[in-house]
Amino acid sequence: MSALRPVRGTRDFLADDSRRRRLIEETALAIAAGYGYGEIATPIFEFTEVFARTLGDTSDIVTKEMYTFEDRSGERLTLRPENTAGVVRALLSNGLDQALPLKVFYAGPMFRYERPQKGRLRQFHQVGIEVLGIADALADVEVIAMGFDLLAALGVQGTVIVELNSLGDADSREAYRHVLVDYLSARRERLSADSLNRLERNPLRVLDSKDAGDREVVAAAPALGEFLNAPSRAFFARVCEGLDALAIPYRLAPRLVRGLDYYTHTTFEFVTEALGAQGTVLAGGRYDGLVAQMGGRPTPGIGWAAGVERLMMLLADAPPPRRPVAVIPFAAEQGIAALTIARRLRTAGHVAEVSLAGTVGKGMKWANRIGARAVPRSPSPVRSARG
RNA sequence: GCGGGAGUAGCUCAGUUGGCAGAGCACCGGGUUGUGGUCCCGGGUGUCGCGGGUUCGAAUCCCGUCUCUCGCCCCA
Repeated sequence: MSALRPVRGTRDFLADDSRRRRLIEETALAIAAGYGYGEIATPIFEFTEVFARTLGDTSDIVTKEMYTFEDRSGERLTLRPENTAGVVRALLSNGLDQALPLKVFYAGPMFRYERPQKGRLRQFHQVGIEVLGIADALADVEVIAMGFDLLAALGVQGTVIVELNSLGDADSREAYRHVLVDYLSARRERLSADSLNRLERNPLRVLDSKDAGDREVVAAAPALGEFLNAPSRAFFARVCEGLDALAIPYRLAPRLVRGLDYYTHTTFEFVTEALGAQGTVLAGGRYDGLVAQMGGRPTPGIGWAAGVERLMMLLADAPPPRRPVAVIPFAAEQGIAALTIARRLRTAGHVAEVSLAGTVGKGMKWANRIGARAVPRSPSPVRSARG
């Protein structure tokens, strides 16, 4: 019994689910292609190092959520928990840093050992984009616009709002981090256990705490925005100006910080109320420090990833399959003829299904059930089956 | 990883103080309808999530466990 059900946190995509997933992936691919992005498919597993080095030794993903194993030759491998590290690794592996900028789209499964919840699976799917080699804020604007275009194309942008913030450049972020740590350390006794832990590992994330006591402390904390240096402010202003010009609505979210260490400057989340606690549907930001951290020449980057299962839940209806023409043999010996007719119909661009077993009466019932548009029969060639 | 809620037929769900496991839909078989949607007849299709315990007797009470789910955490 236990072997006959899916592993915790995994699920099957039946026909309906698969049409939803393909709609999302194909829509995302089409939009990315419209912006001139090519598709990249990196391996589903990489050396553990690829993720451990890039995601930061203190991130939850690295410390407790990775599916890591040793293969038969003793290599330490990890199922990808996200795809940015893989893209950057591919950039370096293939010498693509000689041909910047690189603009890519990807889609595929990711794996994280988390406690499953609606919209949070252990094998889940993402579509995403990355732009490497562009330091200008124009790239940030374009990338956010693409996210907006995707949600609009899926018809769900009405339920989603863009939250936007800037972490500033590395200097600004570092300067603020010191100030924040000092401030929080002086108020340790008022922080939750979770936030004390964050204070050690990733202090900026305390800003995002949902604990009421933490929020009081955070409300009076020095603001990140005030510690941005002049270039960082100018950069963020340019992003906002661009979004305004493109009429992309957003909301400034001064407390929005991302969990992964490599983010700089722009950070954003497309959030919905409709999915409860797992309401972030698409998120990303700029990661100018990442390529260098992986051992390449310093190269700016920005991108986002969207959760396919979460988008699927926002989609009102699964796109219907094309209505078929049902071909029903009049008698057993006409079966081959039915297959032949069906092939001709397909050549002519129809979806055609043959009743492969059973009586004519059963075949007609089947034709109704599958919503057939017409049923070829003799003596007349076709006759409407329903609508 | 932490705290709550829930698991009964393929689906949605009833099941009283512990006393023969049920309904609707779906499905299967047969018939009717000019070879079709309607209709009629017949069929319950089940490890009551799983494993223990209490009891003459457990879907029901107790313990454990698994899964889903809500929140936290984390994040897409």
